[in-house]
Amino acid sequence: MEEPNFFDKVYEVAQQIPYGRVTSYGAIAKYLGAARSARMVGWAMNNSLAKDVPAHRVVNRVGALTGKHHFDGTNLMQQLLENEGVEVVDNQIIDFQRHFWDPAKELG
DNA sequence: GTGATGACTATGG
DNA sequence: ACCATAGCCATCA
Repeated sequence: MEEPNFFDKVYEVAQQIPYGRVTSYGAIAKYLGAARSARMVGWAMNNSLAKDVPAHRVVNRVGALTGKHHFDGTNLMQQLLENEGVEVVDNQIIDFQRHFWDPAKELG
C-alpha cells in the first residue's frame, strides 16, 4: 500500500458525513488543503460510487445535486437525501446551510 | 512530456 | 440576474 491519495482522503471525509447532513465539494477540498481542487473532489466521488461512500451527501456550493446524473436513476440521489430527511426540490437542497456539514469545522 | 477532461468556484460583462 | 471565461489541480490517453 502506498500513501493515501487525494481520492482516498476524499473518501474518508465523505464517509464521516453524518446522517442527514450534506457538504460541498469545495468544503472537502478545503479541508484537504486543496480548496481549488473542488473538481477533483467531485471526480473522486465518481470513483467513490463503487465504494461505501455516501456520495449523495456531497453537492455543489449552492446545494444543487449536480452529480445526480452519475447515479443510476434520474432521481436516486434526491431520493437518498429525502430518505435522510433532507428536503430536495428541483435537484436542489432546501435550506442547504441548515444541513451543511463543514469538515474543516467539525473535524478540525 | 503534452494535452484534454472533470459531480467546482469565483469573477466579470 | 444571467451567461461566459479563468483558475485550479489530479488523473488519463
